[in-house]
Amino acid sequence: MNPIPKRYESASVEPKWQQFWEDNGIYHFKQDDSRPVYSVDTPPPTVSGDLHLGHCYSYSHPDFYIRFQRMNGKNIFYPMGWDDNGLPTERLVEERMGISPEKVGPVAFIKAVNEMSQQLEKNYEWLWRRIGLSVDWRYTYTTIGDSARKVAQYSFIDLYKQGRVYRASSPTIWCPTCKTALAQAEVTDFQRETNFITIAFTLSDGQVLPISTTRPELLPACVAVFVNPTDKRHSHLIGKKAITPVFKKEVPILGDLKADPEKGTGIVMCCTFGDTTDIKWWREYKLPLISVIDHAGHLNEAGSFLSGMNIKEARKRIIEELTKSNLVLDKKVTSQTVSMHDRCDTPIEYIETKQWFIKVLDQKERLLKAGSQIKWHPPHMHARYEDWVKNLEWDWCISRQRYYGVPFPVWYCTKCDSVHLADISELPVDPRTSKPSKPCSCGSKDFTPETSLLDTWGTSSMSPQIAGRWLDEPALFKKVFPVSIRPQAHDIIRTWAFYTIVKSLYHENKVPWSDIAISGHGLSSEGHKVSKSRGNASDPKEMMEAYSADAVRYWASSSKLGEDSMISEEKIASGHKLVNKLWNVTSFSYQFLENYSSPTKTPALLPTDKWILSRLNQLIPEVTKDFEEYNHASAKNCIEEFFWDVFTDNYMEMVKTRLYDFADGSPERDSARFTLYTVLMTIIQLFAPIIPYVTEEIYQQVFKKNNTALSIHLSSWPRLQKELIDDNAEAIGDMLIEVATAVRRYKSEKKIPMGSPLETLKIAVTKDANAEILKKCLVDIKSVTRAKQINITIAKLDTALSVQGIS
RNA sequence: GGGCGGUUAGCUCAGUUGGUUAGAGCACCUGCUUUACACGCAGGGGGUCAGAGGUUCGAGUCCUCUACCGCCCACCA
Repeated sequence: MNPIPKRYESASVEPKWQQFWEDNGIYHFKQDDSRPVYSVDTPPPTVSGDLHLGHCYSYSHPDFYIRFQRMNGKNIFYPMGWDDNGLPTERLVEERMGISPEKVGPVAFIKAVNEMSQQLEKNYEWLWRRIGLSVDWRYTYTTIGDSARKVAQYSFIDLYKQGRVYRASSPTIWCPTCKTALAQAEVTDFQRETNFITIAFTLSDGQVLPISTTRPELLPACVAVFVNPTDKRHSHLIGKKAITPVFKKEVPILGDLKADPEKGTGIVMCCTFGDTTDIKWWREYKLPLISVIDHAGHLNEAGSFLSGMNIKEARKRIIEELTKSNLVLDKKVTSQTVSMHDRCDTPIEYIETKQWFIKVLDQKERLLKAGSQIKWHPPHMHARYEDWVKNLEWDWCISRQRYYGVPFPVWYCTKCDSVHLADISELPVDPRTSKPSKPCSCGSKDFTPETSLLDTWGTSSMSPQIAGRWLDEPALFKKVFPVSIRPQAHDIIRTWAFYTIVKSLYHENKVPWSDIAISGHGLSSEGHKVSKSRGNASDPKEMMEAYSADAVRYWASSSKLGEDSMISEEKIASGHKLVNKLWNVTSFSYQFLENYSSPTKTPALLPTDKWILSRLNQLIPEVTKDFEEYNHASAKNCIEEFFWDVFTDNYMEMVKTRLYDFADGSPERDSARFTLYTVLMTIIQLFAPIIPYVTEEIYQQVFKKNNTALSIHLSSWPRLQKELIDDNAEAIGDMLIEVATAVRRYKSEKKIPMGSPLETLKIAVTKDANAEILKKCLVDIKSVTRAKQINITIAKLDTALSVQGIS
């Protein structure tokens, strides 16, 4: 008779609804639809390893508020992409397969990268579907794919025409391991111990000039010596010449306030280039350029006898040489901060190369203003963006000397070196395998392709344009741009958020999104950031098999936006318990609701039912507000507390008698069934954004027959019914709980079963009116207390209840 | 060195605009096979809300300072 299975089997139920959503296009965006659009600038996961629970955490958050918006009648545009173009994916292939472009050649390498990213993307998609992201899978892209290439190349050409990109030979942040130029945003800091040695320069008269350095191997590139003009010890040296040790080169001694009298000896050598100060001095004082480090991090001919050595070897050798000649005056260990490439942890060098840049330094004001036009959630994340923009020192270097990525649509005339752009109609183009359609204005038909590739952020910064099919479907783009929401994690505010704002301002003169929601990271149990490459994550598949996808989402919903959260198997287990509890409530309710058809009007309600319905209607606006404000943790807590503490532990115990024992069609039973139906339906709707599977199963089993929505996720969000809010009923409810608690305490203290009957229960109340109402609740009080006899008396004081008798 | 967060029960975290006796889950203790659920139910123990000062009738909540933790940035001689 009861077709509801006793146990909830998430392993079979979840894939069933996943398939159902897919087959019925539940999450499809409707282009020809007048409902307001809610569009999402989904983060395309970087294809750089396996996804872990940390990703499930941050990707679940947008799904909560997207599902909420969908139930509120929004036309949802929720695409998905994979960021597989560029260095991170290359590095993964190098690490996992032990191959490099140098060893196997670029063609075989690119093939390997392609194969690995396709495999990983399949895994990613499987996981996202399984965890229940309500993505419209018709709108997917990869950043290496043709349409993304086309958008990225178009963007470059557009910016070139606007004069916002330029190619320049200048000192560039360079990774000697990856052998490519980098942007400021790809550099991260690292503290380490290093030798700080003081070496003897000399003045032309032979007097010793002690200079401290951590990088003696750059000595051959020394072009000047600086002292602080306010430093009385050294200011008299300004204008004289210094002679470098070992290499015996004469360099000028200059005065500049950036020379710190407190550091080392107060005298500093300027090499091209040891750090950004060297670059500033080189520019300001028009010093000569001696490049001594090559692209692979070796010293070149300028290094004389150090030539051919890597930086470490050269440093060791020059120290030996200096020591031999008694030129080392002092040596100590010091703590130093070095800048490293964030993808490979190699200390970066500053090397003069020719690169493409996008101008950003001249637009700081505009970029700051754009940042304030966007609503940041949580608001303090805005400060990180502002800090970044204010502290920018470099234009955005967008060329990378790599293999797997989007090429520049650019050739250079071999004869006159002028720049030739591809024709828009030819995009995407690979300049290495094709030629410009027209000869150069100088008459030459000989062209050299640009062999660098675009920075991977150069493509992903166009995510709204790529996902919204900017070039191919302008009508679609117009509907979804500016995008409603950008979800992303806080570590890439300076990259992805920043670059997307840059591109959107330059191309559209608009901010890309009205809101940005910043998630934290899922942290390992030791409190460390889980990362794809470090492999310290538990496997989401295992967790979902053991506890269900809903349970994993439950954990994700339990902390606030922007906060990191420890991966907690205990919390996932709690999620599993909640799912199970919902199922048991359903299986109990089903026997009373199986043949229930929702009444056209609210029946006459008993006080207990009025109470729970009033509480329910207090809950609805609260939860609605929470979801509107991206406060899923609070929403979850409120619904859970109402469901578990108020509804199941109290209300349901009170109405059992009416449901089991009263005649079908009696007012008492009608009121209870109506209430049970309404409350349970509303609870699963409120829970639906967070735990979409079990709520769908319950909807389909119990409520679908009375509702038109094909899926709970297409049903309308519960509306507040003000007329059901009833302060008096709530006061009665509080009294009922008070009575139940007193009886439970009594039984618990006597260590007798909750089900054992009570002989007499005496309740004293202060108001006549309350006594009258309580009398209407006798059946419910009996249900929860098993009292045979209840005496209600009026007392002057609000005396405690008295519970008597056992049998 | 600058900025932004955080510091609440053994652990993980909620605590809206300052308002009774500071909450939850897990863990712990005592009981309970109550016709939805032992993946449960009832009862209980456990916190000078990081420290100090201030504003206020009233501060976990607002202000100031201090300490520690985390993140971002700067410093890279």
